[in-house]
Amino acid sequence: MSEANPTREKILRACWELLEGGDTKVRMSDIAKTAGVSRQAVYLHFPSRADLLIATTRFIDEVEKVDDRLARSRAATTGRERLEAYIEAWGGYIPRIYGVGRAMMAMMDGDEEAHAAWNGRMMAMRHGCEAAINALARDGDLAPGLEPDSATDSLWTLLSVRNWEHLVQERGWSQGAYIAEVKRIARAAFVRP
Amino acid sequence: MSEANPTREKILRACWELLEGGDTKVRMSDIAKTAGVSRQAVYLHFPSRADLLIATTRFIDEVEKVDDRLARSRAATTGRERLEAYIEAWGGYIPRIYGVGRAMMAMMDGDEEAHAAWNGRMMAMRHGCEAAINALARDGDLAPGLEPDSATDSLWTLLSVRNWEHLVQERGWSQGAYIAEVKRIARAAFVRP
DNA sequence: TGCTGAACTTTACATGGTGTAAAGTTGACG
DNA sequence: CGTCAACTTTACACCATGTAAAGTTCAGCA
Repeated sequence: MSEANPTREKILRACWELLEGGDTKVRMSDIAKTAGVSRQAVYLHFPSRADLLIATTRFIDEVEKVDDRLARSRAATTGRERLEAYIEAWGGYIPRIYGVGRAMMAMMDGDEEAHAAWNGRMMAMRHGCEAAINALARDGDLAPGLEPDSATDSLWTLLSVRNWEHLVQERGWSQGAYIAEVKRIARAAFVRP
Repeated sequence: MSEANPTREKILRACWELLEGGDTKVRMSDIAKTAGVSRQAVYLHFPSRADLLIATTRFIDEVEKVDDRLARSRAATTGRERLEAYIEAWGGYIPRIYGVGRAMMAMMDGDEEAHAAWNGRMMAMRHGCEAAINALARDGDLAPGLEPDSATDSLWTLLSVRNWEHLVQERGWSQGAYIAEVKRIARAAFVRP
């Protein structure tokens, strides 16, 4: 778990819990109260709200083992398999980080640090898209006329947290329906028929 | 133009101009200064920042004649034509409202009024998607196995402002490349081959 | 026993933006 | 000359973030 510090971990868990709960307005004092510490104690461990949020995403990554999830898609042999496995892995991870992600995205205008941290995560996700597209291209299974680079951007956009939010949160789709539809669109748009 | 009140219009134009400029942090005082009035005068015309933003989107709709733009897609005879025309019309309108839309989206957590207003606009956009999907279904050109309702949600998600933002703002795509790619994906995903 | 240092609490305050309140100014129009 | 509306000026309440510093608690140790 790598969290040697119990108070620090209590704060991270409180932050996670509150943001996961869908509360849109989570203040530092709310987090402190939930963690059972004073508001100032939070600042003893995290210099700013942005830092706390960033640390919370890292904490979630560790607890939820994001690397293990994504590693499975790398094991796929064909490009087609890899694409589907990646959509399952990443699409299945979105609900885990959505709460904190939402708070970070809301913070992006105004906090450069939060902006950079979230963008970094999204660029990492783009690498996964790139690998899937390249695997397709290697197999000769990339849809005709597509450039790997722009196809990567397209797939990356298709897999965005905002699109998950649109379908699952706003339109009430089930997670399964979301995954199935994203796979269907990706197949139709990027894989040679 | 329907703006009989010159001061009110000066404020709306100032708000539009500043938000269009890409400034992420536009304060009421900035808008007042640009409009050449006192900060309090803004509150004389708009009860809150949210109201001003909402009024600004309506003002832009009028000036940019959003209805005329979208009406053209309704004139299409076949479903396929209608889908493409709608993508062109709406996709071409996104850059016009992006500045204000961004500010409104940033305000959605926290301001119920802004949330409802923006959602209303997006639901109106969804109606256009629905009409295009229904026209396809009527022609027997909807891809096999698709329900009109979920296809509408999918198309609506594909056409979201966030996706435009991803490709055009973050990845640097040209407006033309964006339109072409969205058409391509929509064709591949929703139209019978 | 008593000292020390680390972690945490308590209290207080600076900052920055929104929104409210009310008195003062200006100018058109009767 | 008076009045009304639109606008300005000044002042302040509110709320969340973040800073600062003094006080408390307790474990470890001579």
